[in-house]
Amino acid sequence: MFWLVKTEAETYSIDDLAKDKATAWDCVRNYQARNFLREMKLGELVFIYHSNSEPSAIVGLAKVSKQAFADQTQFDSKSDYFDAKATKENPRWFSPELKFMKKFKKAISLSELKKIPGLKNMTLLKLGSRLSVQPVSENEFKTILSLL
DNA sequence: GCCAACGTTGGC
DNA sequence: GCCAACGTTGGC
Repeated sequence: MFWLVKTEAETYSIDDLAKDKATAWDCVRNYQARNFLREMKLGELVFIYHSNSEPSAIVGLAKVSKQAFADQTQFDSKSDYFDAKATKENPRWFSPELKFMKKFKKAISLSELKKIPGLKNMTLLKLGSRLSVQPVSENEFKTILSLL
């Protein structure tokens, strides 16, 4: 399986990931996205997408370097992402660790992706899709790499 | 800054 | 369990 995760460049960009080398992909508070995070397997490849950006675009590639474990921010009462209903015994939110692979020489913008017939059914391009963690099919993955 | 499309919350 | 009200996401 291949994946795509969204992030706002101002919050955590591909450059931040490059600097950190690897990071816990935490603070996701949506059940559908959480379920996908838990399905991520070691070594699977993940597109990094900058949303709310100029332009919004796929900007690079990461790899799953640890399978999902409890997202520590849910236990931190000072965090915006604190969840009073989560316990260490029964965590509610999970995050895998993603390792930086590469930043693409050219960002692949949303408008460019929309022009590709083979990507019509991509979750990212579905009207109103706000899902921040999405599966990407092998065909979609290859098609996107061919745009570089 | 607007607003469509969702997701979540809470009253009933 | 329904659904109205509200909050958030994210393209434009």
